[in-house]
Amino acid sequence: MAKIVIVEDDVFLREELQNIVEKEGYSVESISSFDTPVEDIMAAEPSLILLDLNLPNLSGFQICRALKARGIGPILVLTSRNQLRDELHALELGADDYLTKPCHPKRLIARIQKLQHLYANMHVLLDAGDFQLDERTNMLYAGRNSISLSENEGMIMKLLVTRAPAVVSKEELFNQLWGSSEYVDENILQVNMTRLRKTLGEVGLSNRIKTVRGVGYQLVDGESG
Amino acid sequence: MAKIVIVEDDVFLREELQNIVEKEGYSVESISSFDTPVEDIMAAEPSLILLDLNLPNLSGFQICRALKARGIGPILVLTSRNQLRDELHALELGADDYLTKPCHPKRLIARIQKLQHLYANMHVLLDAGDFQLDERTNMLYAGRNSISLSENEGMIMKLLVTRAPAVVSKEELFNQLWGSSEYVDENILQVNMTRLRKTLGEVGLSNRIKTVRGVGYQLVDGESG
DNA sequence: ATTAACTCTTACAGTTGGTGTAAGGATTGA
DNA sequence: TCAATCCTTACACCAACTGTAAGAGTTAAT
Repeated sequence: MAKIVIVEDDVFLREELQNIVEKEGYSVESISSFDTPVEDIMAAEPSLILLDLNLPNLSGFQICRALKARGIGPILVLTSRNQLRDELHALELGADDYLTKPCHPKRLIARIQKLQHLYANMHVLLDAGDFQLDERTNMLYAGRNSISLSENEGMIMKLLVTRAPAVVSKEELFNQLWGSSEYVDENILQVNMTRLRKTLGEVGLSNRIKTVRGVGYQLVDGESG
Repeated sequence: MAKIVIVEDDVFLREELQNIVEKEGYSVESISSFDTPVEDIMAAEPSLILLDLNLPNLSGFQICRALKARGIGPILVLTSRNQLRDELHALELGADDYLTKPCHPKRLIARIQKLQHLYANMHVLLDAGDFQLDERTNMLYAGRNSISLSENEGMIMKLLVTRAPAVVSKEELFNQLWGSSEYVDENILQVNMTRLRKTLGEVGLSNRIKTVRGVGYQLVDGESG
């Protein structure tokens, strides 16, 4: 049966949720340490994440965004914060549903099943907010535009998207693209970056790759131009 | 922009909804006659349906079920019925989200955008039983094998799969592939069939394309060999 | 069995897109 | 100002896709 990961710092709520969900036949794994929640969630390979918003260290919002950029989901946010702007923010960052505590168990289960069903029929796209990347086919979807990236372009984009907003080192790019960081000619990476930037420009995604001098490259937001 | 169909019998509410949605840039079509709502909705080819539950004649539940059986969606139920069992029932019948009136416009818009985003990323896989074909990317999934078909191969497979178990005429294949049935050299089709058969063999799908002499080609089951 | 219609296979060449190399120009920051 | 770093453009090679050509193989009716 599918595995649900519960991300909730309140022990009592966590166990209550676990009971509800296990009664329905799902296996459950709870995150109890909140030092590296994103890594812990990914390691569990969940088929659904039940996510609280008020957490120690990293907020639920940040976790939400990080998971979606890594193609992890679906995410059901379950929180006591009933402010509309929290809901809007969570949905905007990629949450797939938003429920407020207290929540009737049957409603929770129904929403969980809905999302499971939906995701069974879905592309698993890496979500970067205003565009999405299919890492299997290297298709990039930006609004109503879509374009097929080449292998190199796709691999670079995958690294940029999954690491965002962090900087991806040149060394890692070389490792992933050419199997070694002991490269002879650094220029080939620059050429491929130029080509990728040009391709992105063709679908309206200009100035999205920032160069970090001496280090590597970084995916940045498109709003501020 | 995407077209939203509003199914709501209260004129006042309908116009209010229409304002909210149009302000967001969507085009709107409202169902005002409720004699044949399902047919009317389908005729509008909506990219999303905003559905009330309390309607004359056919109930929202029935409409929901009928649309989902026809592959139409997404459906966002917006109703004043705040009973949990109504929500569970609607979700069970295929509704993709369930909101209760009164609903803040921003919440409604956020949920609409969420569903649009979800549905835009759905796999549309043609299912042939023991293998699937993605007609957008020409990816063919056979068990744990997957392979990328060329344009010609993909088009031929699409025709064979969607028409199966019927025979696809050579004329139709020529029309779809080369834009005309007044072909000069019939051989090119045969060459492409040979190539496709070879490609299918590489993922364990041998002897699946049967030649119907003088007519065309046909996708057949693989079991009997 | 014969034969004409139909189908399959293989080889070849043109086109296209992806990739790496090379060379020189532009930018950055001390 | 100047050296390190980065960007851009042009060129050539390679692989994949496609259509053409030629000949071999198969089918079904006589």
